[in-house]
Amino acid sequence: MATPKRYWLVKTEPEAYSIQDLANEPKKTTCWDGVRNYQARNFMRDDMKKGDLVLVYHSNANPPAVVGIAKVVRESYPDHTAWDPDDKHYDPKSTAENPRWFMVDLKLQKIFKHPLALPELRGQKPLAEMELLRKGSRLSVQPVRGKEFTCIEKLANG
DNA sequence: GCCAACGTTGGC
DNA sequence: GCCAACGTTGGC
Repeated sequence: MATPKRYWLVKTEPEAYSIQDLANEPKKTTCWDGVRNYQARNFMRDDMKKGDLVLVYHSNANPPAVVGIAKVVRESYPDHTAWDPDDKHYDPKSTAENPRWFMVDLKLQKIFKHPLALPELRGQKPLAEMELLRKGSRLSVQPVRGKEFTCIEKLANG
């Protein structure tokens, strides 16, 4: 039995790394490095599986919006940027013997023609319990329910 | 730029 | 283990 596909959402600040940057990568694929939150890490390390689909969200943007879909193409492995003293996300407590932070590889699937801005998502019944829309939610890697993913796909297709 | 909501750190 | 102080996130 194949395990059912799961759905996720990852946040990125477009000024730092946008979905267009992902589109410009060789093979439209990148390692999702720099996550330094334990809950988010656990999702990536333990639960994100090859083939899972991932909504890409632009935070701190005008407007903040879900902008496309990516796919997990490599499951978790240590985030080497934690070992680089010159990296913004350097963490001396993470070592090669005992890595603290992990990442997955994501490949771009689709950029929405019309980004789905936050106000458009609020008020959608199927999204009532969505983590992204919860007040005060800061989780940068979060699970998405099947019905939520479907709803967003529908909205994106007009 | 403001600030509320969070997560982490560290003294005790 | 508590919790105040601090740093960060992220919408507005």
